[in-house]
Amino acid sequence: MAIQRAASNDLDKRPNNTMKTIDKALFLLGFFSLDTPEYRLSDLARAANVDKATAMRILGSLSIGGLIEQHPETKKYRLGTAVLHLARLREASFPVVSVIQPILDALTLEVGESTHACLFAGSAMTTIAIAEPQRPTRVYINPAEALPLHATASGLAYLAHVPEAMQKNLIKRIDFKTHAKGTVRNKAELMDKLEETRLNGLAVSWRSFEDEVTGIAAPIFDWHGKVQATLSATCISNRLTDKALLGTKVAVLKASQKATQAMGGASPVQTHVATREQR
Amino acid sequence: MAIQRAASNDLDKRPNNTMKTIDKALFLLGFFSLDTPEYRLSDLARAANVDKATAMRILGSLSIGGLIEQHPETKKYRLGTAVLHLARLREASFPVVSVIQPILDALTLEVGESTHACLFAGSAMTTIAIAEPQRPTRVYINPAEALPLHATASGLAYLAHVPEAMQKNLIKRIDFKTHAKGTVRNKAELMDKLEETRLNGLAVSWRSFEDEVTGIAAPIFDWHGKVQATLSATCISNRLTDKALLGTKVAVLKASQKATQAMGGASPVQTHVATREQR
DNA sequence: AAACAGCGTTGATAATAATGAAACAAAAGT
DNA sequence: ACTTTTGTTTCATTATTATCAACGCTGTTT
Repeated sequence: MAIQRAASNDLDKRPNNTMKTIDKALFLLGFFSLDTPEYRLSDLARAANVDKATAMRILGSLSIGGLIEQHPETKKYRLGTAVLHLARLREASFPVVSVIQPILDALTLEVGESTHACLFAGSAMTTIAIAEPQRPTRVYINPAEALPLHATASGLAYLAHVPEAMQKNLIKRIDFKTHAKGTVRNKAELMDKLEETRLNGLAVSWRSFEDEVTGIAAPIFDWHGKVQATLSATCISNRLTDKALLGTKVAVLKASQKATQAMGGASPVQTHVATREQR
Repeated sequence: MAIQRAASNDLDKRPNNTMKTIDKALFLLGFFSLDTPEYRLSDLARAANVDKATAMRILGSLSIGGLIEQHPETKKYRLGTAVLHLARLREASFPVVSVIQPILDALTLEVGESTHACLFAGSAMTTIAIAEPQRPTRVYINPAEALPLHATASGLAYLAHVPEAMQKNLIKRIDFKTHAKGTVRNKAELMDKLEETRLNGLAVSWRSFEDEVTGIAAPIFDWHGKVQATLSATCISNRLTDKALLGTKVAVLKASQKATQAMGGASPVQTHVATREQR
């Protein structure tokens, strides 16, 4: 016993303080996405690689809780109305969106480009707030599109500041799909980018997700200095002069700091060098 | 203390096609509310009558899933950002709020009073959308306030159309607190009100939640003919002439039918008697 | 028509996970 | 200073869940 504990158990990750059944339920929940907003039982079971019967019982419980609901004719499952309630509750008691929105508005006004804020969800970034400038030409941000970690400034900004263990885990699962000319192609390139992002305090993705777009993103931290969200400006690349770029960077950085502060949080402190010294 | 807990809620139901662990997790989730948006471990465990250790493991799993999060200094738990993501997803793939909102807007324009839509959540109705008229005097609807079932038109409209078994269950737990002069005081009164609501197809609560306010609410049904939401107008009582009342009733009823239809749903059909008998 | 293939659902048992009392250090109150 | 309470871990016992095959369906193919 003592030997096991000392020797081999470091490698086994044994978070004994969770419940596997609940983990599995949340795992299934994670399969609902924009591309696949509803599932038949068998399809979901197959996708998640769990037994049909198990999946059904899990979904049964989630249904009772209202987190998902089932169309009685097609038998398909989808997210339920309870999530609307929960989100409303969360936003009423600890506003995030409504705190960030005015910051985005101000930023957009200042830099004259579309801006948005993202949360990390599952394996990609999802937009939670958007502001658009009045200019006739501007980048349209699809509010529901999932933004891949490796191909967007938001993703890089997030990934660069995430705890090391989780970072490794996430990177392992990146598909490195090429979205545009400037998309990062492999892990080595990505690591360089992340290092650069950490040094600069913000990520610049030049034509990496869409060809005409340059994204400039900075992390938003919570009380603990953990990345909680990102804030970014998406600019039309060919009107971004060096001077404009610099100005935008500064503005984005300032806005992200304001957001960090507004979210109730401690300041990022020195993220530049020592991101690891947290314990 | 009272024996309340002995009749330990819905947890002792035994439908074999659910998972008790997940039920318990969702049960805990339900304790987060506007009044108590965050909990310390022991407090939540006590409130839910669950062992500390169990509560901790459940919360651990929910935290990993992002449904809740923990402030590392105060150790308090609260709803997490994942709910924001899920709500966004649900709304993007199956819009409810954005479908109902224009209906509310039109209704408000027509009747000149504040209107709102509610979902049932836990033990009360919660608002998911609001429209306010331009008039200088109007009812202010607190978007985050929970509306008790017995004291609001929305609650009555919901309760009147809910399946009988659930109705009994819900009524059993009503506290019959008096909120205003017209609040329903006991079960007998309530049953009368519900019968009347079913007959009329809508609920009218005259000064039952706040003294100057009359609420007029109608149910919104889903594909199955199940109540999913309610839609109501909250009027300033003393400017509600008989004629205005009638007009508002008709308008609310029409709007609720439009909402039912717009939500993708089958028509209400005859759930009990005929819904057409309103005058 | 009949056989087939896939679906959602159910039940029984082996395998696993959850439970709760006790014990602990560290905070928080007094 | 002391007492109480909190979050956390451990461990033997108990209860829950995974699994697999089988069922009744519906729609499709032979």
